[in-house]
Amino acid sequence: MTEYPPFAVTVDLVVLTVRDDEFCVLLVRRGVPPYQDRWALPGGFVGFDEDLPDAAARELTEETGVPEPVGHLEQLGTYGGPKRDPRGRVVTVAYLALLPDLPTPVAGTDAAAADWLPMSRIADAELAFDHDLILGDGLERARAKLEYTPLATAFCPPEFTIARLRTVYETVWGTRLDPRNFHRKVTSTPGFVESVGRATEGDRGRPAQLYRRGTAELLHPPMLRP
Amino acid sequence: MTEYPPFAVTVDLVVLTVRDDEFCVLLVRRGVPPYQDRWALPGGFVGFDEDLPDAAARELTEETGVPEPVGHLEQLGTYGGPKRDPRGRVVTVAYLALLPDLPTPVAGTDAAAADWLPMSRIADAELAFDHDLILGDGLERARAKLEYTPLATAFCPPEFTIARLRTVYETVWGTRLDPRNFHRKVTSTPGFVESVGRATEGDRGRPAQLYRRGTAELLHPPMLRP
DNA sequence: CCCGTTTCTCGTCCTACTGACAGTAATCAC
DNA sequence: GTGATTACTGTCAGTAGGACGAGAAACGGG
Repeated sequence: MTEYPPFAVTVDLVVLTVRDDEFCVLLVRRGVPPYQDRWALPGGFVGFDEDLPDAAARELTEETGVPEPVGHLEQLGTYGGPKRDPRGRVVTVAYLALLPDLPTPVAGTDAAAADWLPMSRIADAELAFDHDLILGDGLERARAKLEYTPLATAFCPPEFTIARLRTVYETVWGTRLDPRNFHRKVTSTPGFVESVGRATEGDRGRPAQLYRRGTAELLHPPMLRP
Repeated sequence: MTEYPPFAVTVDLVVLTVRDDEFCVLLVRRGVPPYQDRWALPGGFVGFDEDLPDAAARELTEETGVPEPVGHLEQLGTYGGPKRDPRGRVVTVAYLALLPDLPTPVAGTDAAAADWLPMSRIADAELAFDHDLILGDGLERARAKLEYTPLATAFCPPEFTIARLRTVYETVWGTRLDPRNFHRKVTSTPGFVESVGRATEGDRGRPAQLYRRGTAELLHPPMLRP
């Protein structure tokens, strides 16, 4: 065992949310070299006695201040090219988190600064390390998962309207969806959402019914992109 | 960098194929402790200057003797619990390979013995380390990918009949499919398969047309499990 | 050569799902 | 009130897919 070369192992997080009809990712600005002053995905080293999902959850709460069981967290993939970190051989396990819009923007604990950046403002190759590659994979995973899972609800608060859920789909996919067909589809797919019985109040227009996420893990039939 | 604890990094392979209407996985019998004489997934350490996909491809050719560009190889997931290997902290990146039935069973180079084991003969928790967990994830990934990608063709030789492709689906999913509806579905999905123009000869019944895999990466619409 | 067997392939209902769009319901601003 | 705005329900037509029927092309046995 000991004759094999040592690797450093980190977790990096692709934390996505929908804010003001924009698809946003949580990034930190690096305060030290390499890639000083560049935006990067939040992340850090895995403790020697720490499991990988635990490390990811720890980093997530450190960066967002959210006491976990909000939203969704899953492994995205592992990136370990020999040249991806100039300091040495670092393998990173990327995790994907989908969160509702958090009122507190972010108070970085161990990073210089952290903020939600809308996708539209992220030019390619602007990120540190291979993080634009990881981010791209995370976006594609999120877009695909909305098709066949009810995970769009992870972007919503505990109670939400069908219109809110629709704007999540529209924002993540970058398309427009017909409100009437979307309403029919969501309410007729078993286990996607369940009615709360109450309605919104005070907005413009007719009040909308409130829903919770349902019990289904998979959508049958799936909600396919146009 | 150096103040962080060193990890060992390995790749493990879930290599699947369809042999004689049975869904099979390539396993090696361990010749040394821990888990001596138990079946395990093939795998090995990642070289210090080696990229992860390269390490997976190298292990695959070492174990099967196939000069790569046959079948399909993709990252499955990473497993790194602190107790998963009694010898120390080992993080393994699992890869999933889908191969056509190989005439040469296998000649293990660095393992005691290697063989194709049908799923029906693998009892739970029989495998070394957490390999039954990894195998389970690989099976589920393979089953799901047949739904929305043309990867069933990775289990077939370069030229195959629709019936052969159907037995792949039936074997992997463990269900029966209607031959007529399956034929219509496959030939009407753009990019799934393309006709070769020739037909089989010498079998029982009417000769079947031969097909190649098409150019599509995704099936539209998907082939959903019953 | 005829005939049954096997397997492949095409065609025909019939139902479910979905895109397009009309129309009704409930609130607010004035 | 009236109009604006948003939520919801309903209709209709086109497509996809499950459940068959039936013909086509090989083989083997009398």
